[in-house]
Amino acid sequence: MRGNLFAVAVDLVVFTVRDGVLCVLLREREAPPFAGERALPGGFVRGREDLLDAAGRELAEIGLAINGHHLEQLGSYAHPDRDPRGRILTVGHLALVPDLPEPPGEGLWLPVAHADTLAFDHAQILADGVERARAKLEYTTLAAAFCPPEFTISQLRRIYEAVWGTLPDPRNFSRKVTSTPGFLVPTGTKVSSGRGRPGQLFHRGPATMLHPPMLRDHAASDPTP
Amino acid sequence: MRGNLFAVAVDLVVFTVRDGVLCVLLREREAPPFAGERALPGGFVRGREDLLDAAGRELAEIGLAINGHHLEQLGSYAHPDRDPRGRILTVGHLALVPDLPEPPGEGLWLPVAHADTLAFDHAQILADGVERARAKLEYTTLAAAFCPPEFTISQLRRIYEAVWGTLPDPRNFSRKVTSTPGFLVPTGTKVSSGRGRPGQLFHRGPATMLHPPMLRDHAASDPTP
DNA sequence: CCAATAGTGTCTTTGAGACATTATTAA
DNA sequence: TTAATAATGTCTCAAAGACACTATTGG
Repeated sequence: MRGNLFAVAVDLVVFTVRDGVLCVLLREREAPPFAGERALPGGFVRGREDLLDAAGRELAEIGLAINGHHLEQLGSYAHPDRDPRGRILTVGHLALVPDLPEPPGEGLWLPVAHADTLAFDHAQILADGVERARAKLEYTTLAAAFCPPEFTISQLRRIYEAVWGTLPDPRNFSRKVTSTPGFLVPTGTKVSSGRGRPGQLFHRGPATMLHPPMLRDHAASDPTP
Repeated sequence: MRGNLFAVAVDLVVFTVRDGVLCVLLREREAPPFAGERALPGGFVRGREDLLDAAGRELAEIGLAINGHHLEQLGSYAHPDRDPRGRILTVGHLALVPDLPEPPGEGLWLPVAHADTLAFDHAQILADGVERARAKLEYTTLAAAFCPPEFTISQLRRIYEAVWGTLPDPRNFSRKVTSTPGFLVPTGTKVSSGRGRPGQLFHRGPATMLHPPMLRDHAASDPTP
């Protein structure tokens, strides 16, 4: 068999929205290389694992697998100098989770805008994850993956704000999401967000696609400086 | 270093449109495994190659690298049973080339609709490539990558027909592509396609994105049966 | 003259963009 | 009463969808 042998890892770009800010889950590396620097969580593919299996296991080891979070493959990175230990190919994955009370495992939630210097080529993987998430919010109902099982339209709208850097008009946004069949299922209950009028609660319907898409301003202000 | 070691390959989903039909470049395998069956062209990553480099080299070895064809990473496939020789991860790539006078190298152009049984998991990789190409024609100017350096609007429209399985209305299509700044640059010359009125020739402009996108009928007839 | 292809204009309809006020609750 | 948040309707405008005829060439 021609060609080199590679170690194969999976890395995770885990996003959540905390206080209206898109955050990514990072770990501080304890061992070299890049000891003390921040990196995406991840690890090597084991045994007979497939890639998504390995990514799911890593997610579980972080403490995030209780329920079915969104997880998809992002892309592979194999530059020969990306890891000083040798030839390591990593398959980046994108995971979207709701805001959690505490950072899972030993990780920390860092606003994406402040995650500019990362170990390895993780800044590039993160940038690709951000772009993927932004694009998918246009064509899919995936914003709900950032929300708890029940949520209001306002919460959903703030997801878009955090990911895109622009706050959609509340009336147009409401019109769009409520007129997409199967996106939002009303629960009939309301919830008060502290003070102010309580909002109507929904949970995710079976719809996965937005037709036609909700296009972001291509020239919108970018929350990653 | 924990985890198995993998051989890493790149496989190519090379599309062209021949006689109005979306075709994929395949090879007949000579050696086991899957000797005699059809497979995507590809090979192992060598030396200090990055993934795109390896895919570009494979494209060159096929005889397709003379000019800059479109080439992008599609995704990685690493199911433990995908190759009986052992643990091999392959990174699928998508390449789009204009219709060529002869099949390059030892390959054959097969209509995608007839490429249902392939070696390894290549049917899955092909299916993902088809879906990627279809989606990208909505949001990008990539259809021109299937065209020779100079082409008519009719030719471009037939690309959409071949990839999507639906023929856009000529007036609406013309309106859309000509009103996208930087998509089509008129050459001022005309060409006769056998008989009938000659068409105006264009070449690709610098635009890469279509804003807003040209959406395909989500319920369109699927040319892959 | 006929067959084949290129090229074009208008009306209708759908959906996005912009915009301000009222409703409901906690403090 | 005030402050905070949720909810909603209309007009305008941009773009897609539908639709048929004329122009130009080769045979």
